[in-house]
Amino acid sequence: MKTPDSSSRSNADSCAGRLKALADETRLAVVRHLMSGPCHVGEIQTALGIEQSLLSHHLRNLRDAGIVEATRDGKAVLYQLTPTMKRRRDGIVDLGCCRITFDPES
Amino acid sequence: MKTPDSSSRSNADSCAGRLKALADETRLAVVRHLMSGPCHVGEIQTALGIEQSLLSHHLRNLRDAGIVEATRDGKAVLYQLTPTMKRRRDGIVDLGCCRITFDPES
DNA sequence: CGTATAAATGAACGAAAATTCATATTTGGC
DNA sequence: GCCAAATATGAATTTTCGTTCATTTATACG
Repeated sequence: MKTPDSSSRSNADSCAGRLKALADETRLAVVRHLMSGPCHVGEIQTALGIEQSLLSHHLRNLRDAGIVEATRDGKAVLYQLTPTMKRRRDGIVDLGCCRITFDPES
Repeated sequence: MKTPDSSSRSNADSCAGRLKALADETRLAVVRHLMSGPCHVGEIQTALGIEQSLLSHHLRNLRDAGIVEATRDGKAVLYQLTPTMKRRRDGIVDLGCCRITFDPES
């Protein structure tokens, strides 16, 4: 069994590495979606209109970066922003190395 | 002659695109270096200990993303953060779509 | 002018990341 | 136990990105 929580593989340690996780249209959309609260995968999927498997890969990417975390909820899985980023409010995301304040509209 | 200032090609328009420009060890170092003031290419080069051509490519990337801009100064070229990001202070970088507050130490 | 210095460019290549597809895992209900 | 729903995983492929190298442009100076 690997490291049970997050940050197992990939580049979650450097600031550039964590930014890389956000530097993607899809993943950024996921994060911004989760900023309004926890969400099931299915909801995210229909919200973004993206293929199931692709979304799953992106979610793993975000998990590996320590940006989101998943918990089972019945046969669904609930995603939310990591406790590290709990300091978020009003669209502020805390990456540990830097804080990103998103403007209201994209 | 292409568009003279910045944002000619590449992904300078989307937030993810601009984040992508920052999501690189080298380019992030350049930006953080420029946050303390305008700088010649040569200085940046010796500061980062990186090959000339490689730095130049990264600088073009940052230029295309609208994050830095260049002005000639004799045979050297002076780089600085874009006016868009002028609202920066104390390590705050304004990407237009979001603001990034860097922690003092990396 | 010729030359040296500073920086930019373009092509080529390898490495990493994104996407797709097929398959596996987990869970709840019958 | 078996089936369907929800999500994850892995391999294969394509796309994008970073790096190197060789060459070019721009400027100053003698």
